[in-house]
Amino acid sequence: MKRRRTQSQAKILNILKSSGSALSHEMLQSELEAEMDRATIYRVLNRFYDDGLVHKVVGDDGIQYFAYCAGCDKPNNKHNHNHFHFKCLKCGNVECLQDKIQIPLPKGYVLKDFNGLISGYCNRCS
Amino acid sequence: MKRRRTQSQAKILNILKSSGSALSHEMLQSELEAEMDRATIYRVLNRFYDDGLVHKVVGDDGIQYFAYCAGCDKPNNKHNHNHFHFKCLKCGNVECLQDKIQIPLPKGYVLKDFNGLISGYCNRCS
DNA sequence: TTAAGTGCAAAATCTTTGCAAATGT
DNA sequence: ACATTTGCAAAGATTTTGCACTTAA
Repeated sequence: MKRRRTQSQAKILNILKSSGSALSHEMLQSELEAEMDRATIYRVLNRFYDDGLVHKVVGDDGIQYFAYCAGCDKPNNKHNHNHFHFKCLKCGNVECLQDKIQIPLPKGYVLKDFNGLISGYCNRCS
Repeated sequence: MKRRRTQSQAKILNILKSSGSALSHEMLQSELEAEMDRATIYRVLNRFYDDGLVHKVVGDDGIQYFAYCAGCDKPNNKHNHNHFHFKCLKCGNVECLQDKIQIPLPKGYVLKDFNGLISGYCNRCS
C-alpha cells in the first residue's frame, strides 16, 4: 500500500511538529478549526503511528495522544518508546520526558510496546 | 459517605484477589456469569479504586484493568503505583511486575499518578 | 487510470448517569 | 428509618467502519 502526500497529512504533521507536545484528536481538531473530517484525523494519526512517524500514548482517561518527537531515536525508522510521557492535570499539556528509561522485564518475557504516562503538575502549573 | 458490606463488593474483591492479575470489566463479567449488572461492576471497581484498595491500569487499548495487588506497599492505605504492569498480547493476561521503579521527573514537576504498561509476550506465550 | 485518501453518516466500544427499587446498618 | 447500593435503561464519549466520491501519482 503506497502512501500519498495529501494536504490532510501535511497539515496534521505540521501541527504535531510545531506543537512539540502530544496532541489528542480533540486538540488537533480545534487547531484545524473543523476544516477536516473527524474520521480523517483519526485515520491520518493511525497511519502515522503504523508508519512509526509518531508516538501514541494512551492517558489514564483512555484518550489517545499523538506526538512527533524530534528527540527520539528511530531504529528501523520507528519511534522508540523508552521514555515516559507527562500529562499536566491543570493545563492538559502532554510532553515527552527526555530521560531514557530501563524497562525491567522478567526472564522469558518479550517486549513489544511500552506506554508510560505520569500525571501531575508541570513546572508552569505547580 | 460510609461504605457498606454488600455481596457485589465481596464477590468482585474475591475474584480480584484470587485471580492475581489485573482484570477488565469484561473479564469480571464473564467470571460473574451475568449475575451482576454492568453498571454495578463499574461502580464497585471505581469505589475500590477511590478507596485505594486496587490499582487501575489503562491499557493501550484504552481499557481499564483493575488489580488487587498483595505485594504492594500501601502508605496511607493507598496502593502505590511505582511499578509497571505487563499485558500479554497473546493470552491477554495483565499482571503487576514487582520491580519498583524510579520515576524521573524534571524540576518543578509534581507527580500525582502513574500509569505504566508494557505490552508483549509473557513467559508462557513467548 | 486507478489505488489511496477523504467526507459523511452510522455503528461499535467502553464507561457513566438518573432514578426507582432493594439492601445494609 | 434512612442513607448506601443495585438494576435497568439511557446517555456520553471516543474511536472505527462502510461506501461513494475525490485526488495524487
